[in-house]
Amino acid sequence: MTQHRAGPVRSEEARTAILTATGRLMSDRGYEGLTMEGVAQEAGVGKQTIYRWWSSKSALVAECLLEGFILPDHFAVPETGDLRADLTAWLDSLFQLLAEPRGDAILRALIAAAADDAEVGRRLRERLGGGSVIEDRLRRGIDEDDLRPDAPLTEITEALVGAVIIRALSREAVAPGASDRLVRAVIESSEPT
Amino acid sequence: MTQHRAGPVRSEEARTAILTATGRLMSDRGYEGLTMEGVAQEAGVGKQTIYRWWSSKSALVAECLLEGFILPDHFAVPETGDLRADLTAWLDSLFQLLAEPRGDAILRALIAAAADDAEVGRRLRERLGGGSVIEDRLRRGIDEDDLRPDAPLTEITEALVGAVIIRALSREAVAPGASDRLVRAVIESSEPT
Amino acid sequence: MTQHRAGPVRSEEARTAILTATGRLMSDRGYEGLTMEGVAQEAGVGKQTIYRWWSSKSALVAECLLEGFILPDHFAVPETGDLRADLTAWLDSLFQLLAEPRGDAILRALIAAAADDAEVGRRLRERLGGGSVIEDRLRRGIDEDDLRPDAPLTEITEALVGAVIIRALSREAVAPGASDRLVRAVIESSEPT
Amino acid sequence: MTQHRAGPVRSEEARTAILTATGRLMSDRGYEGLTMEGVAQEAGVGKQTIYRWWSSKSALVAECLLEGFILPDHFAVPETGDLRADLTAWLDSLFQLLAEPRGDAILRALIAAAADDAEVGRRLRERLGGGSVIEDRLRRGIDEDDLRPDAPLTEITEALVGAVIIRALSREAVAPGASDRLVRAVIESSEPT
DNA sequence: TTTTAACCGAGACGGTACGTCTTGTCTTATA
DNA sequence: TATAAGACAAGACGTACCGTCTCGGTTAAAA
Repeated sequence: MTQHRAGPVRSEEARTAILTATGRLMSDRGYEGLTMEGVAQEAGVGKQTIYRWWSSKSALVAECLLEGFILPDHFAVPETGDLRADLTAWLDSLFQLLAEPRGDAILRALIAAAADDAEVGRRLRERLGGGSVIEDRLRRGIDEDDLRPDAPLTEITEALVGAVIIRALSREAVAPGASDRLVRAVIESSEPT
Repeated sequence: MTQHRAGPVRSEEARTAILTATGRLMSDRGYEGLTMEGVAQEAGVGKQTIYRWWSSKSALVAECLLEGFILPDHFAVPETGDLRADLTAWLDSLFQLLAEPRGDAILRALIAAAADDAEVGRRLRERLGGGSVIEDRLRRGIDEDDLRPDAPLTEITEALVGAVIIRALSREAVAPGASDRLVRAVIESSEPT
Repeated sequence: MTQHRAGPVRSEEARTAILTATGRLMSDRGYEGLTMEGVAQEAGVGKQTIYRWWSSKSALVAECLLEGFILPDHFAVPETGDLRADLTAWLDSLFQLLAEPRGDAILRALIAAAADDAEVGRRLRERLGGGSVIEDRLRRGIDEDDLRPDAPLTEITEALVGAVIIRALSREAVAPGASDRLVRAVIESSEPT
Repeated sequence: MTQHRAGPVRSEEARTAILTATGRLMSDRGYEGLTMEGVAQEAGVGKQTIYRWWSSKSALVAECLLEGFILPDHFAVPETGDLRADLTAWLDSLFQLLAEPRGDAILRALIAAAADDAEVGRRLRERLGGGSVIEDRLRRGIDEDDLRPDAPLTEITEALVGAVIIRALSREAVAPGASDRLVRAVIESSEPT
């Protein structure tokens, strides 16, 4: 017999409205400028409904990020069989995000969120490649003999992702060919001879 | 701040007290938790004295950073003649900062500050190596034939600094030998054959 | 043939639990501090069950009062044949209520309820004598020649009840003999010569 | 509140604006309906400016009452030499207040405030006669041989004031001649033979 | 020598946002 | 279909800071 309880269930409508509003306000005003009151307003929701399910601003942003309400899903790493090309394409799509009017603001807002909330930090790293997507791609590179088996996957991943973060923080335009040079510098020494 | 006289010239005493208080509160409470009111209190200073000389929290933090009230000066890159060893040592000193109780908090506070203020972003990048110290060292590496003349200095620098940032944001412990692996991965392909 | 209808009927158990809880919370926390959620909790009842039968906090308190869940029933006016003694005894029992630890809180809570709800106001007046118990007793005093037929019953009643209210609001201790002096002052001029 | 300069001394302008707003809102919405947020809005003042100087809603109302921002000053007891006439006139002015559209609301709001704040209770009693104005008038009545020296002043006062409170709470219209009957009933037995 | 102008610590001001609490309505599942 | 449980939108509560503006006092340079 299944244990049941009486009572209403969580409103998916409210949840979605809150995450959507958070995503929009995040890119409009940044992390510091994002207010719970503003989210409640924008979502047409009582503040208590937010606090019932998320304990803090950063928890809200973390889930938002995880569910793809902030960074679009197409930051997946392509897989064409050419490792260098795939990594370069992935970096390019991120650098392009930085070049867009609001793209850099969103990314910096996420960095700020990550800086004061461990959960967001971990999520951001996963989403931007660390620990999962990029590392997986590199692992398959080993399988296909594009990389040597002893390649330092973690360090390569962090070097790539970190470079994106640095660009976001320093607000400097990305020079043409940067993706290519970066991938080559980081990968080449791990390629089979 | 000790009891003293006021006067129509800028009080160095007040300035120092403010920067010191900012540094302390930055590591205690992080960037978001840092308040102008708290700085004024801690420094024994009127709020207007802060606003008279700094336009915002981030301007204050930026100067604090520039003057070495936050990150100690000894993050200079060593120069022993062995490029790899120098870079590894420099990375190690940063990773060690991250391992210290408050070191990671300070660095994350700085990242948050950089994320919402362009000036802090630039300063942080300079201080952590980008654009100056690390790049200069690499350039001297070229002079001494430790690197090929066409080495992508900017990309190498950003990969190195970015990896540190990523570690700070993800709160993951640094594996032994990480500095070495990272330096090798990033440098090797640019070393003369 | 008796008319029947389908479905459950109002739960007397719930009704009683609600009124009991209201009475207890009223004396614990006062009228302002009384919350519908608290009543539901204390009574083990859904909030809707309260709102289904009572339109507001004051309606709930009004019924509570009417049904004797707040002020005990023994505030009836005694009838020994001695009008002055009866009124004095009745006043004394009220002044004694005021002297008890929670008695004054309850009475003030009721006054607050009366102040913002007309229904509670009327009920309180009835219960404390106005319009019924005290006036009835006075009327019988006329019948028994303890009062002149033209005695201003309404005014006498209000003077007596009002004095109790004033004491409750001013939180001043009642001086010994106050009941007696008050009754005498208010009654004497209406006694037969 | 008009646009002006602030400074490190308490702004009389702000204080007055707050008390005025409180008085107006008190009669518009009653004590329960009076909100600190509403007062701040109406007075053109930050909420903190209210909380800096008054600890609670009731403290605010208490001062409002004391300073005559709620009940007008002309509730002084007249003094024509004729005690009965003076008391009757005073009662009439209060009953007339009750008959006015907002008069009863204000008085009930004050009663509610008094019910949950001791300070307001004491102030209200003073203002409506208890302990000072009415009792003083009665004392002068003794001096002028209108009352016997042993007249129970406190009880007479409370009977008179209490009758007004009862009327306010019960929302019943005052019958013509009520003031006169009440004064006579309460006074007569204390008049010299 | 006297202004006078800018500094100082302190802190009140009008505000915004916080996170909690309560209200009264609505929804779900149980009995 | 009445119930207990409880999610919901709304909005008041009292607190913490924001950045601006005086206040009264000090002190160095200009008149």
